Amino acid sequence: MPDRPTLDGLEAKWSAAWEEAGTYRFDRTRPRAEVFAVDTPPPTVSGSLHVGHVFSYTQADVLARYQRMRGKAVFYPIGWDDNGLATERRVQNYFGVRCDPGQPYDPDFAPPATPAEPAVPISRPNFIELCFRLTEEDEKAFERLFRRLALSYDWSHHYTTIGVEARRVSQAMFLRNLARGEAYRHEAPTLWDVDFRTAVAQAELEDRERPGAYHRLRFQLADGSGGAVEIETTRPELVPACVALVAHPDDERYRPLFGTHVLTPLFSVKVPVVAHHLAEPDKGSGIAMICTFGDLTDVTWWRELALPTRTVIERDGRLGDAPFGSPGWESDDPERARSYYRELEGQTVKRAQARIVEQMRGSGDLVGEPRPITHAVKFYEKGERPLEIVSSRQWYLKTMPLRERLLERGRQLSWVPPFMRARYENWVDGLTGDWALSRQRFFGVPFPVWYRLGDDGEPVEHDLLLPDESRLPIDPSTDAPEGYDPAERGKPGGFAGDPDVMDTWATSSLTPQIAGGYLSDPDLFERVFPMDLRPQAHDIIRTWLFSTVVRAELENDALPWSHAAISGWILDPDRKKLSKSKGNVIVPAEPIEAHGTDAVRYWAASARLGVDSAYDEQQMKVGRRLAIKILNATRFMLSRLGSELELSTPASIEPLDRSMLAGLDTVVEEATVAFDAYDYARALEHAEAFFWRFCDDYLELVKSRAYGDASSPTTASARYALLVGLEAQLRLFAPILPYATEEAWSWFHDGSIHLEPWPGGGLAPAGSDPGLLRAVAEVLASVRKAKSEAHVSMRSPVHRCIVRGPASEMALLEAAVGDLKGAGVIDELDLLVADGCSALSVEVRLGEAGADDQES
RNA sequence: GGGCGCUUAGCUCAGGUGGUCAGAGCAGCUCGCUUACAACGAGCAGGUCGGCGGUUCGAGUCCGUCAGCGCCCA
Repeated sequence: MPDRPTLDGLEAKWSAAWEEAGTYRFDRTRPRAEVFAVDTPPPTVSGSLHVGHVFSYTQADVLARYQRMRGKAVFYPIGWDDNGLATERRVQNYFGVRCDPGQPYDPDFAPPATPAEPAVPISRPNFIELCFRLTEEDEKAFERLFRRLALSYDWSHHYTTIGVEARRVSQAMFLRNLARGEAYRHEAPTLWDVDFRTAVAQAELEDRERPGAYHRLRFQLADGSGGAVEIETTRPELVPACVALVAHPDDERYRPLFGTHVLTPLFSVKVPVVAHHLAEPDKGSGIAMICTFGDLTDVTWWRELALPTRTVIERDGRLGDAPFGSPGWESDDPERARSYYRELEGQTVKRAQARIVEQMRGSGDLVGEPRPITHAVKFYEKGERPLEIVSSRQWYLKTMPLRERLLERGRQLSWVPPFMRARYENWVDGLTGDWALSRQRFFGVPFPVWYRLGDDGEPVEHDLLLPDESRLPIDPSTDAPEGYDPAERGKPGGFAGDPDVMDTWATSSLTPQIAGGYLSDPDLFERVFPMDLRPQAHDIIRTWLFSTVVRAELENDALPWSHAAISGWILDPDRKKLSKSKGNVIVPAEPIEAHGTDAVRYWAASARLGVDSAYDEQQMKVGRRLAIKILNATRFMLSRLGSELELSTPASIEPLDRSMLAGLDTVVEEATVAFDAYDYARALEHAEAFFWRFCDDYLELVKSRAYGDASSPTTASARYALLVGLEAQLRLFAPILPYATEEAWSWFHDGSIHLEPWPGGGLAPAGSDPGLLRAVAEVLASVRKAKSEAHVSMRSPVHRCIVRGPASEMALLEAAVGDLKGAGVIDELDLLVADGCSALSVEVRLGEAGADDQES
């Protein structure tokens, strides 16, 4: 035990000791009923950790630690979500390379020492090697931080979402989805990011307000009458892709036009005027053009009205070939159409728009000038240019037919706090299509699928070559299907691998199955699934929580966990979201370095689940003070206890000591109830409030008595109560302040406090009255106040103190006169019964006789 | 446009089922170096609980409505 306790050095010392001792190792011999399993979010290692992680992960850890002390075997694995775009982008920038699947593998490849400019094209296997290399580095940094944060993971159950087990589970689950008819491959309009060149799912969308402009365009009627109709559009560059005009069926203005045709400006393509209820009469001129495809409504119209396609936007975001005059591109004036289009072909959407506006201004088809507006545009959440919609062949998981069942699962799940369920229901209700699984990327889990090639060398659709589950994981780009020679790859009559990888959520939605050993360790899985707790932040309800429910529903016909603990967000002092673009991100290492882990954990644990919190270093300082106070108070108590560290109940326990223990019983009860309801913040509040009173009042009161002769019964009583009180309080704080409590505990115990049982009730003998300590503290406070107002030291003596109050109170106080006189330095203490008044009144006469009297 | 949450002392927040619920911590002010702790202790002061209306003997606490803030979904 050090002379001057300090928090410095505790983190390194104890995190190493815990690892050494296997303190947080899962005991897999325990049956399901004795297990508490947590499905922890695997953070994206290529992203950076921010204080939001610290906040949310600490809240989960606090809950796990409580369950561990309640005697549960805690299954608390951690994983890293390393696949996906974030990693690819980081590898590209870090090394200055780009993946070119056409390149051959170079076994001797070494990345440039400094990022190459322009990027060096490398083969897919080489690229993936670099991804692995960099994620391993990133993972180490994350692990260091998480260990320092004292997150009590079982690091021996650690996984990655690109690891062998994750690939195996992801591919097997996919094959089973396929076999059960839950997954399908389909050519369809798909949301597409033109920079990343990949499909994007609904869950990855984000609306952003962007400036745009309404362009009023004139379409000539095709009947030769010379009449025209004017539409408004924000995307005039899609005029060559126009396939129809649409208005609301009840719109009197356009009713006469339904069934007739108009000619598109510049290109003179004859398109029908159709009716559909999604057309908004109030918007623009009330009639809109339908293109291939400007937005999701275009897709709906195209599908429901059975319109043709006229694709101009290519996957690189530029306008492609538009052969006006040929089948599907019939025009009344193909020559003129082609000459206009020649200037647009190959241009980006933005440049094409500028050009076509000029063309239409020149031709007289633009009515007036464009009217600037601000409108919501769909973006990929990681993207920088608006999404386009292109037609492509993708794998889908059927989620639309599941919606009712998913809503039911949502109702079966215990949400903490309950209102978070609305987020989930909102999302499920708003689903517009099946889950698009395919990504045209590289560092991900490949689809375990090959296609048979016909004699023409083209894939024979619907003739899939699938591996046996026992072969998984496989990579169809390097492995050959059974019965084929690798040399037959790409040859007529041979095979070709599916080039795509799965959406990152398609693997991270399987964390319960991956971490729980669904395929590899059925015995383990049986002990941990369905899990008890899914802790996460509310921003990923629609992605991670939702997708995990989907997969467990399809594969296990079960809810993956019984509880979801949803943490809030960290806001900056101006109540703004912390984000990179605002430049207000906080690197977690900073507060940990500045205030220490316990302090940061205290801050995180002070916020209730679901509540967004301000980033508050002040609160961390409070936590740090508490941790130091715990060390100091422990040291002090141990010094009074001498060598008597055995808990033997003395023959009699003094009333004041019993009273303190009775109060502690209440606090234990309150903290337990709160923790059982996942309300760690309230549990902390109770423990903390008690602890300060304990130090300020009780400790002061028994100071001198505890210091006495060990053979004295009153001393023995004080020491017993101090020891019981100390141990229980250290345990109450252990889930929140793991370092300070472990350090303090180690001064008088072997073994970790984190494996100690949570305090039970019954610390005080039956019939003990918590009111006594309260009454004594009230008198003591009066004495202190008198001294404070007299501006004298707390140690200066009180000549005489007269307490008046009801008989019952006086009888109580009688039992603590000695302690009270000691703590208040009171020469003479009189307890006078004053019937009729319910409150205590305390008269304090300071110093020598004749000094000013103080009364309160 | 729809949904959810928030609005209580200068700041950050507590306040199950309506009646000492007007609280805590921090900041502020005034004291005190008292042998666990000055990275401390003691004390003081601080709010008509967002506005309006209603239910009730009685409402931060229930209902309605309005306003502001934040988030989610269109």
